[in-house]
Amino acid sequence: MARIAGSSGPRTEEAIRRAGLSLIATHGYAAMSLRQLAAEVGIQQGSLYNYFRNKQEFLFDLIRGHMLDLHAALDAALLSEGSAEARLTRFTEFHVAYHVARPQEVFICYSELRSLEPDNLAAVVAMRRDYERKLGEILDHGRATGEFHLADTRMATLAILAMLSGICTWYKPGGRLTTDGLQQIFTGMVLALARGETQALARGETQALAPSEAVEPVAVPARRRGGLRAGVG
Amino acid sequence: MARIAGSSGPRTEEAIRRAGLSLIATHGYAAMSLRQLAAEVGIQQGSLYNYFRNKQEFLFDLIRGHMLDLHAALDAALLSEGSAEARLTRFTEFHVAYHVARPQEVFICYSELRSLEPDNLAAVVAMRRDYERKLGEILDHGRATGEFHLADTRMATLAILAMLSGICTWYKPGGRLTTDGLQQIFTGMVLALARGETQALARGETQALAPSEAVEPVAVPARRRGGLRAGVG
Amino acid sequence: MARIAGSSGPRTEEAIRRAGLSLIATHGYAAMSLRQLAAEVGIQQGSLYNYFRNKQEFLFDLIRGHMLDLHAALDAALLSEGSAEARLTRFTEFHVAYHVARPQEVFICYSELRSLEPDNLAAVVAMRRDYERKLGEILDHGRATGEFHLADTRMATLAILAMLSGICTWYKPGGRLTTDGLQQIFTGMVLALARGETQALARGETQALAPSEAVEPVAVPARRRGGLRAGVG
Amino acid sequence: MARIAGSSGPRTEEAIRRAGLSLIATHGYAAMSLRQLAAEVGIQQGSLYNYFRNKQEFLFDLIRGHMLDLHAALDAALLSEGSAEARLTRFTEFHVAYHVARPQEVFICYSELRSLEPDNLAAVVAMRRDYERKLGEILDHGRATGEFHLADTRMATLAILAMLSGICTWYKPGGRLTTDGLQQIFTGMVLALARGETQALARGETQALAPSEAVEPVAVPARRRGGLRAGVG
DNA sequence: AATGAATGAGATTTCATTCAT
DNA sequence: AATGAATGAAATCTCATTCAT
Repeated sequence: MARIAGSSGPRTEEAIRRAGLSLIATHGYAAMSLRQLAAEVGIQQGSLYNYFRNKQEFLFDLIRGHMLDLHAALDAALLSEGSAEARLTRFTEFHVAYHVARPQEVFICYSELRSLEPDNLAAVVAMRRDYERKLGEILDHGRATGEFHLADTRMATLAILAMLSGICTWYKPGGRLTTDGLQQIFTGMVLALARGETQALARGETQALAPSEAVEPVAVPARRRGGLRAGVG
Repeated sequence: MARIAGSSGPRTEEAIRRAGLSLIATHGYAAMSLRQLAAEVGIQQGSLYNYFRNKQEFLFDLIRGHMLDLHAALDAALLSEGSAEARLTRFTEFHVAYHVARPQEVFICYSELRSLEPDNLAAVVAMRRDYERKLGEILDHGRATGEFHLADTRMATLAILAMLSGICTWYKPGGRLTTDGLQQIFTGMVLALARGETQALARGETQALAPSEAVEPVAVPARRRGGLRAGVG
Repeated sequence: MARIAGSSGPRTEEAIRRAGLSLIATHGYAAMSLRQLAAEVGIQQGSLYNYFRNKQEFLFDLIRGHMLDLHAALDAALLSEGSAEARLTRFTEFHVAYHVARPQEVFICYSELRSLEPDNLAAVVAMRRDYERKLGEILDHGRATGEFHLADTRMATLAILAMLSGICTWYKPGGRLTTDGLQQIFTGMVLALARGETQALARGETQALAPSEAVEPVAVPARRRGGLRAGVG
Repeated sequence: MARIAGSSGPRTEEAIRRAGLSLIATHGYAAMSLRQLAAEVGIQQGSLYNYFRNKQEFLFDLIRGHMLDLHAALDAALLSEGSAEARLTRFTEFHVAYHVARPQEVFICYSELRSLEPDNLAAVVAMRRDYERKLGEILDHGRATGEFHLADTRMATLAILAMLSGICTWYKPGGRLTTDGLQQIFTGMVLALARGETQALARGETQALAPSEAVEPVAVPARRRGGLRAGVG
């Protein structure tokens, strides 16, 4: 919030990026005003427009930039050889580490997709598909080698990504667990999920599902509550 | 001076609720204007205030109402007795069914927490904690009985909820899978995850983790990209 | 500038129209701010948007409305029968009277065409063409009957309209001349112009043009002045 | 730190003048932004200030410069002796030629007077009065010699100038008519106008005016149209 | 002579909300 | 229960202008 006289160029740019990430992560893109952003950086609102053409472009720059970083980093980290388990472990460790290192960016890349205009959204979604495909390929590989036993690799891909990406919704640095700890725990859960069902099947436990359903099927009841105001006044 | 005349009371109320859910789920609370909402319903902006005191209250009503429904339904569906596996299966089936039945409400309850004012947020978070605790208790129970082998039940709780809640970000009715299908697939993954590590441990496979780390630890590189404007123009 | 509490509806609308006409005529569309307009009317800026969707639409409404009025009035005033001279006289009288009665609107319709967006411009230009055609037809008629002697009726149409429309650039009510007086003077000039050249030709005076050119042809010299700043400091 | 390096001084100056003329003629002074101007020229906004002190001064320079040119050229072209007809012919030929040669400048000098600040306006208006006086003097001279028959030389002055100046609102180089052609046509019309009424009077045709008025006087009806919004939506 | 980054004011437009009818 | 007109604040974005480099 320090106000520095004169031109600063790249320093200002980085300050805007940082402040923007934090504000968007906290309040959301739509709820962040450029007034807030400028105040946070310590410049006038109009000066922001030396760094982007409009608010939408700012968001897109943040997301696109992060996606590019993410892909580059993932490619550098991923094993192209080795067992599927080794590769999945590697993927998970990377993903956890990345989420812990850049929780705001990761969060925004999930939560603000809906704030992107159609063209920008298309560009980002394409990159995301790419990312998902990399995980999907590992799972397929593992199924082929018999390492993994998954009923539906597409669902598993989405489930694993949701599980891992959830981290950035609650992770706070300095918490109970270190990055290492998180990596181990999540790797454990992901591997268990992937090796999955056959272990149970092998032990003949699929029936475990049956009894619960036998009791009575779960039902989602219709809305019963009166109206918007019910129970509020 | 009513134009088409015809006060419709409850019909209007339900129309507002529905339109609001859809608009918030699509654009987000902050990005939804009451002008849009009124237009969607086919009334004037001012008339909305016959149904809520202000925009924030409208959001809170939606979220709170849904949470009450959810809890009531969960309590009705949950087994208080039986094996942990049976109970977890039951929980998962319920959760999946609920997400499939009311994807918008569920999504909003996750994504718009940050739009709630402190007091309202506190109320909702308390309910959510309650929900998490119900899952947590099942996991703890399973660990006590030896059915589940989890390194960290708190993490597992969060991971499972993230995994299941992710459904509402991509689920579209009429897709490839039926509710039943989804329930089976996700129950399989959740159970595998919960039974988890020991299966691997039992087979002496924990080492599977080691080699990958042995190769070289994953690293999250620092941001290298030029700046906001880099590669955009 | 009086501030009236409560809603006024049509009163406000007319006040906006009047204030808008005056401001645009004085400062031009681009230079008129909606802040000024609202202040003049005595309402808040935002309230203006109960009366138009945006500034451009406001301008278009003013111009289009005036054009419609003008055409209706012209059609009511014009003679479809009678000599070309009688009809041209009639046209001129009407045009003068109209310009004297509504100088601001007329002026804006000429001067702010460039401020219209393409679609709006096209609509207005079409109406204007129509107006010009009505005069053109009278001139053609007069040429056919031998009443008028014009080298080029298209040029004459433009010249007469420019001449008459010029009135609204200097006319101030309460000046030296009454509407009647203006009508007589301009009718005289327009008729003289239209009867035109043959009078001169009849008297064999076309040569009058020659001597002047004989002396030496007029030349438009190239810009000689140094630069923007020359002779200013 | 100059990018393409190469200070171009006078070249830049002329480029700014040209771009400014074109932008102001097209969009108007108020609607032209210095950003646009700089972009058109291919320099940064700040660099413009090496060529003028502010936007207003830029406009004044353009207008004043043109007026000085115009006067110098007119004085060089005008006949101080000869018949009034010869002098009026000469004036008209000059005026037409000048408008055809510099339509943008001429147009701006008429249309952007209102954008001048009081002092600047006063200076320009004085020059313009001078110009009008030169035409007025010719007309007076012709009336004295009996060459012209005008009811009101002041009105005639304004009418002729409006007629001639109208040219720059529609003239496009390469159109149907050459400069020569335009000069002849407009000279014809101006002379006819100036010789004017007496020809008709001589033929006893003043009555031509009467019948039309006899039928019924033209009336300018009051505004009837609903309002701003009428017939638009 | 030109740049690039800044300013501070002001532009148009939208917002949630109020209230007499 | 609904309207239509209003408010006052705040939104995004553009403006002319300055100035160190």
